[in-house]
Amino acid sequence: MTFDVRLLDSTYSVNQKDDGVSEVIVKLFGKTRENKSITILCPDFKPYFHVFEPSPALLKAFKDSPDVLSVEDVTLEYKGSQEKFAKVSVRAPWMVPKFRGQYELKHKTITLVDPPEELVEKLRAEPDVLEVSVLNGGVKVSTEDRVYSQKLINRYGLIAYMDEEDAEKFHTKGVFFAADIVFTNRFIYDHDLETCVRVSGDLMERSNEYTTDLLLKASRFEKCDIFTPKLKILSFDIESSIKYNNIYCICLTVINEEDGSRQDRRIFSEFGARELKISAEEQKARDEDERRILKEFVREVRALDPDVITGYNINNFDLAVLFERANKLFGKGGGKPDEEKKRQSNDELGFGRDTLGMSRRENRTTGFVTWDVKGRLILDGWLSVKKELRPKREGLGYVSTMLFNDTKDNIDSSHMDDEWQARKDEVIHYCLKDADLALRILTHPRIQAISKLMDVAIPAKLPVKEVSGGQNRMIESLLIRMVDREKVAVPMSSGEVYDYEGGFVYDTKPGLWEWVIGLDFSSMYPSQVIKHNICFTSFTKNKAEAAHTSPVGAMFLPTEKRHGIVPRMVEGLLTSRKQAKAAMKKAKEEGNLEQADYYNRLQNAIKIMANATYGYFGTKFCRWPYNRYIAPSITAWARDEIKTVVTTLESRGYTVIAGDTDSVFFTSKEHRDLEKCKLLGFTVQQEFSAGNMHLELEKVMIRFFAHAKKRYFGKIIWPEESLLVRGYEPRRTDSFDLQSETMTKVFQLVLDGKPEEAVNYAKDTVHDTIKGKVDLPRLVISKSVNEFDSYDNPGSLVHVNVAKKLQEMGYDFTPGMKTPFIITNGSAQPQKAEPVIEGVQFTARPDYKYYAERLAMALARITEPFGCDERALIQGNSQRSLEFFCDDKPAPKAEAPVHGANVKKVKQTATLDMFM
DNA sequence: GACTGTGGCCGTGGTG
DNA sequence: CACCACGGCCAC
Repeated sequence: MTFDVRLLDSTYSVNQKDDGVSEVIVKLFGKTRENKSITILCPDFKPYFHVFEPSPALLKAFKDSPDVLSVEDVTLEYKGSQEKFAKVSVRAPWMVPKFRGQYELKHKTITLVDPPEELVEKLRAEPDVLEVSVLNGGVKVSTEDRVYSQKLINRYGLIAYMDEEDAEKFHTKGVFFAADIVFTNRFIYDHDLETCVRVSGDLMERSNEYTTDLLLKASRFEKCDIFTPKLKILSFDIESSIKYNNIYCICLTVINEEDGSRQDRRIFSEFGARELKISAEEQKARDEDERRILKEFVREVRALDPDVITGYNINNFDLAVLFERANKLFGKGGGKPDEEKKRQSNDELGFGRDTLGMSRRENRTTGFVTWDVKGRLILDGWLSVKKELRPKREGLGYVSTMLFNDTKDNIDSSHMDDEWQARKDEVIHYCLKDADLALRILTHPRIQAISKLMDVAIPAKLPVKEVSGGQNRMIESLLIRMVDREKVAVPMSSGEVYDYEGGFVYDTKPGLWEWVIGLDFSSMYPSQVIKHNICFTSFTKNKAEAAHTSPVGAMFLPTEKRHGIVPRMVEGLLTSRKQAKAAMKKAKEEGNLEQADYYNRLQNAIKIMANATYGYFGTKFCRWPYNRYIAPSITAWARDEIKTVVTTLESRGYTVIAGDTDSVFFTSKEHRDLEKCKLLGFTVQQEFSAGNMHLELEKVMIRFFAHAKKRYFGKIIWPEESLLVRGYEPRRTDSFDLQSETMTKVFQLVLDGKPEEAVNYAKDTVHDTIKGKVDLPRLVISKSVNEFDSYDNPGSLVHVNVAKKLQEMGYDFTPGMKTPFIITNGSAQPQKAEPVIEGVQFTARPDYKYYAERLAMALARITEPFGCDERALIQGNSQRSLEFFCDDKPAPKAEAPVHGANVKKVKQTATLDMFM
């Protein structure tokens, strides 16, 4: 049988065969072109890793180990040279980290005791030796990395000249390569699988072990066309007692995209609210009842067999509740012996596509918790909303109202025990409603969380679950395949952190400007990689060979000599993005909007990957040790590129107003209409576009205002009329609506050439605010609150205090979630505020004076150039120097109508007492 | 075994 | 009052 499969997830198991030999089976989970769920079993794939020139002692250790299946000699490229490696295959995937822990060489500086003079001379002559220093009785030899130390040890038998302690460090040790690649990814890379694959094999009888429609033993993989199957999505919500932790009900709703059908399940306790003192019998009966609830949940999910499990804030709440209750009521459950504490699982929660339980993983540094079941994606609706929508508030009710004008039922979640006692049926309805809202959010056209993951998986060539973990997986997926194919060694990341310089930001010339032309380089960083052949395979230290020397001194070979893997990969991405864009255009012209939307998401996914490639080389977990040359070289060349444009434009008498990394905004006194600006823009575009660098005329603005770096707004008139705002409060999620709305209005008035109206509008709004003539919702401020103990001084931060207060009131606190509040005393230190809770009337009095001052501060940055500073906004008396601004005057003779030089910097703190 | 990067603004609280 | 560090969020 042959199936086309969209891969969703992968895992493996190790089986003991009858003859005592263990067999590793890779399991792939996916959905067929016919929308059937499938488990694919792939036997006979062996875990392996590479070791650089293992010493005879290490080689013997490998060969003597019963866990080692084979040791082969291979030649791989490392730092531009062909080197000898051993490929070591082992019995089970977990043995790879085991061997690494036992035999990995961790040191590189060699200390020799009384070595013969001629040996020292030989070492000095070695090209790989950085330094040989003689200190009392010993000789210290340092090299660039462990590979070269190992080489010297092997070549000169240096172990014999070490003291016991040092010999221990180097004896029976080796430099490991590719020993940290997740085993199932290793399988995917080696078989060059992509997110969609045609698989042939024997169909097996379905067993209870797997929940999928199909179970296939694979014998062959081939390429197949991309397709997007219809998925089954399950959303669930749990209501539980905050006081006693017991679960009252779990509600699920499942949609099958194939036919749009919906199914609901309500699983709930037979008991009423728990009370503080209960008999041992009741406790026992309640526990049994709750075990039934958990088992029923698992049974239902297995029977429904969804591809995706979602809910709102399930990562921090619902899944944690399941896990804790299962641990409490069933005992700790399985947990395989080879696993460490960082990953825990509970086998009773076996609602994945195999029989293993749900597992928990916690990021050590951020504390961020993720959950996993095999074969199904777990997506948190809250995280998707945060990422795609960036709403000012993140509560389920607020988001639902915003997206589809529907909201939560009215149940007081801070008193769940009382609610359960008083109106059980309504709580169950509320619970199902929350599950329903979460499901609708995840699939909402503005979010489309699943579709986006499916799309990103295409260029990344990975199972969908892999791409939800971060960008580096996607980059490595492409990179490692190419690197392997070309027999280049895959090092493990050193974890080294280093700082380097980023993009160039032009010091903005503040003020209001007319006829501003904006250009930017398309894909600046990827283009630099291509232009200068920047790669770990083309990096050289040989001046004579180098074709490109970056401003930070790194040298790269010419393309003809060695076309780097990274430039080729990036080129591939840019090319396929171009193709996706063309396909989108075509689909649009043919009126196929759904397909156009698909290609739009695809081109966007590719763009993200192309840009993330640069970022990958700047991280501490980048595998290639040249990373400290690659990212800094990319940014340095990019700085040169944009600075060249800026200085050239300035040398011609144009006024550059702003620029950031790959963009430039400028104006010319001779170009005061659209046609002239476009012509000039296109001329500049032409002049600075060469090879693979494309400077593009992006927009012409009739008016443009800026007061600082990364803070500007403008009225675009070409290619399409629109309002452009960057950095200012309307873009920020931590500003209050009154502030965002007032500023947007002021921006429009300024851009329409009505500064007087803008100033008056600003004053009026400030005055209305002082008088309290403003709706409460427009004063809500919302800020993210992290884990309390992550702060230096949590008590001094108003938003953290509000979150603490909410927690004390009985609401669950989620680190990272925005907390909405209204300031009630802005002059207290720390400021005082009251939380804003969905469905609860806000009764406190806002500190209107505080809001008026915040508003005035923000507005003053815009009105200041027109002679109206913060004090004036509040006092309402200054009208001076408005003549600076005009829209009926002829085009200004020199430079701009208003310029930074004309504006007095007035910095003062206003108080309302001045006029009250 | 998770994990893109640097540059920048601005409100706030703390210090001298 | 000037200055600094922290924290949040944004531009690219």
